[in-house]
Amino acid sequence: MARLAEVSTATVSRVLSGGKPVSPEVADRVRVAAQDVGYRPNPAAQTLLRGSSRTVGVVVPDLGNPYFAEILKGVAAEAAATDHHTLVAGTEEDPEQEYRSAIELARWVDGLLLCAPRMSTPRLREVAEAARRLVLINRVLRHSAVGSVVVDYHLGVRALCEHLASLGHKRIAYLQGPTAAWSDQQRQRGFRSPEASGLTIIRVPCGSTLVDGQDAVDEALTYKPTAMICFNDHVAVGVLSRLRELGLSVPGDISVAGIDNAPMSAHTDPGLTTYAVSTIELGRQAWERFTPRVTTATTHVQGELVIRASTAPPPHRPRR
Amino acid sequence: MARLAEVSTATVSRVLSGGKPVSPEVADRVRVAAQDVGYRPNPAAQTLLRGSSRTVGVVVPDLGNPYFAEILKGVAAEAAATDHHTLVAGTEEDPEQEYRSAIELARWVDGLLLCAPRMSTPRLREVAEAARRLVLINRVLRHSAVGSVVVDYHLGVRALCEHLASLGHKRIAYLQGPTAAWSDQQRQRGFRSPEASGLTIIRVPCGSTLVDGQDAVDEALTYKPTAMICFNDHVAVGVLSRLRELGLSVPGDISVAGIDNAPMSAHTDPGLTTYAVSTIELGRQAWERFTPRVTTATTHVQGELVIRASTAPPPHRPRR
DNA sequence: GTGAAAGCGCTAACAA
DNA sequence: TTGTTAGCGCTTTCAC
Repeated sequence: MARLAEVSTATVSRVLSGGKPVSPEVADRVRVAAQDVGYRPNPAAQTLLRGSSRTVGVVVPDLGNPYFAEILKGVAAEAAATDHHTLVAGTEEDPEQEYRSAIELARWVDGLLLCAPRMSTPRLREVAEAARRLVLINRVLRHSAVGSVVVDYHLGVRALCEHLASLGHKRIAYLQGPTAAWSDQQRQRGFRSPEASGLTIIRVPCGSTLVDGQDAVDEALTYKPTAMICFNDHVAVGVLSRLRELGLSVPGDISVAGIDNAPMSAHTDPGLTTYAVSTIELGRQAWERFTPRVTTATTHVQGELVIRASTAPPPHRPRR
Repeated sequence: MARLAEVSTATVSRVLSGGKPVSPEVADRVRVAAQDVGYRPNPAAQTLLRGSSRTVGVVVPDLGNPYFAEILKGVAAEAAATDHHTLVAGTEEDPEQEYRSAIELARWVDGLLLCAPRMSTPRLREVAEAARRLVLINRVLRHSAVGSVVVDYHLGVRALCEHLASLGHKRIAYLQGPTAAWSDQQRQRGFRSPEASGLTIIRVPCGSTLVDGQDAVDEALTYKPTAMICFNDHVAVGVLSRLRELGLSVPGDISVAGIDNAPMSAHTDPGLTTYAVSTIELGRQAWERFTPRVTTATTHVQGELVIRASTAPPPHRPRR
């Protein structure tokens, strides 16, 4: 290729990287030759030399989950816009894989975007040490320089509680997320103030998937709540589905609320009341933390209450 | 690191790559030192030397779309299982970006998995030339050695038509996918035989998203179909949503069917009749085409008809 | 404005 | 079994 254009490899490099002093005629000759041969520099060699792969890594629990898929989409789009690539790993909701994938990717990428709700804190510190740059999603690593982007889920939960309380609900079941998930703990925080105000919250073990929601409904109903708040919209859709099977009407017999505002939540029947979080914004914010030296350790992303048809006043029940 | 263990770099390499003749004591010394320093070989250097990055690239129109998200999930999981990484790019449904991303990633990866419904055939050939290995999803490149994994959408469409015909439907609207999308053409093929048998198919321009579905309903209704087949389940959910707004009952007033069996389709109200395609299987098949030298050019993935509550006999209408 | 040469970090080939 | 050396493909000095 260099000999095709009758120049040295150095000159080829100068032309192709641009902004270097090269005579126009030579530059043209090189470009033509490159076009002819379809020459493109070897990225591994460039990376080795520059010490940067212009690549960002994204590690999430489940690539198939729309929530994470959209975060990924946001990040990949931002990355591509600044000529960066995106390396991904799904960890199958497994703390061991969260660690392995993160450590593995860390060596490749310039920066790592990590959503690892289950990884232990010590291991998280290891990852922080291994990665050139690290941004955490929905998790905070205290006493460290690691930045985070977190959704204020406690505000969301509180807003949902207030909404339900204002409708007259007194007994609310909370269908919990995966145990030990950092963001479930955030949600739990949001119940403090409503509980202090007299609301009864019944915590029911559940999970993060649609099927988890379906399966948790029957137990939740044994506590006779008049409303359910679900770990996320995924779960809520499962709940709606199971309630329909049971012949219960939503919101006539029971109110249901989700969290996240998944794309489908506006289109369930009834439409789902939820705490809307912009995942695209989340991804964008996470990306931004890479580029400049952002000062604040944690970026808080706020959502907003979206009231649809799945919540209404509780049914009148005969008093004894 | 090498001097910490008091050995040469070559020995370090031998220990860490394994399967090389090294004395146990030295091996231990190296491993301890590596552990201490947290040493991991530079992947760019390894790639440069080996000529392989152990990385697969995945290019899809929309990373946020559950259909592609699940394909990605399948591929990433298979890749990780054999110690490969996954590089992704979303192309925002733009043919130009499909090309640029593919060409760009091709240089990085050992193999490229490409879902580019809109890219022109000549450009596709360019990509085929640039990539070490290439597998196409839902597209075929004729007169080439490029392998494909395609869903037999024409069979799906035919099955849906037969199902609807057996219920008594005569006029069916098809809400088309993106113009020039290869897989929409496949679906169109599926109407040939039903049309020959006397079914009337009305083609309505639509698209691939939920919102496209919502927007296309009103026009579709002007043709007075008794059933609608949608480009995919996404569209179908939008259709259900709009029909509900209009006060039309499904399947009482009109039947609706989708294609793909998205995760949510079992949980809409009514449940969506659809042609179920296993995206995980799609991803897995695509991955398999990389490893051995598969003989057949094209792998066909078949789906199956899933009948739920959204399809039923057409309403009785007064004859004049 | 251009070429020659060094070297990024690693591993395979060759020596010892 | 281990160390020394060359070279993967590129970019960046340093000469000219």
